[in-house]
Amino acid sequence: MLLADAAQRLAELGNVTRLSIFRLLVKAGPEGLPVGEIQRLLGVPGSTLSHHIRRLVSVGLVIQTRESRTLYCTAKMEALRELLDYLVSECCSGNIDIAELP
Amino acid sequence: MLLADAAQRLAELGNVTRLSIFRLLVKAGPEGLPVGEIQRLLGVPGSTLSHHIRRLVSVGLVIQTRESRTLYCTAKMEALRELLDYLVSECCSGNIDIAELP
DNA sequence: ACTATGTTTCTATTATACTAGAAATATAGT
DNA sequence: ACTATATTTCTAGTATAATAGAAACATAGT
Repeated sequence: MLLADAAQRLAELGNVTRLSIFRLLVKAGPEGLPVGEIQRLLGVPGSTLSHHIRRLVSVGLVIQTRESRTLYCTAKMEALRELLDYLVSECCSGNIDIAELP
Repeated sequence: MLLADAAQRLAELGNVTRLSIFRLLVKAGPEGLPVGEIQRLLGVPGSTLSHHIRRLVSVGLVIQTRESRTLYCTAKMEALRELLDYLVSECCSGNIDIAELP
């Protein structure tokens, strides 16, 4: 994973609204949640929500699949994994403690 | 860890310059690096660098200790751990795969 | 006191992000 | 064709961040 891509993903997660969205989706698991359901849960205006979801999608952290009128959003766990791996890679020049990660 | 704090840390890491700084420090390990050495390695103007380091310090991801004229910066691995833990907590409502994390 | 080195603060400019109303689009049912 | 529902795009106002030169501050050596 490239530094610039990692930074971009971190930046997208680094916003309270987007992090809330992403957590909901992580919690929801592989079935994901419809946009409208996220909106109901978070109480964010549709246009704002759509904007934030778009950003999460743009960096590959969220995937969308349409089912008739409903758009389902899913957290792409693989993308999260890449990011976490990147953050702990090269840790301490191959030293201690972070090797024992969650 | 609170969502707002996690988002703030993610936001601070979500900038190419700051992520570069942080990675250097993670790599450097517990001894850290002097500001001037980071500047030499990254080629960033002093005022810009100082600004970014300050932000990393403000969210607890970096610690500074002065040694005469030299300011050493160290990555606070504990803060990174908290953040990583937060990101994978509540995953999939207690489901699969991310439990097997790095 | 004077000079050199390391780092920060001040200041300003430019760029990017957040927010949300209103209008538009997409799909489905009648 | 008409209406309802789900969601996006357009638009614009407001706020926050990034960048870096210049000046200031801190510590140490002479």
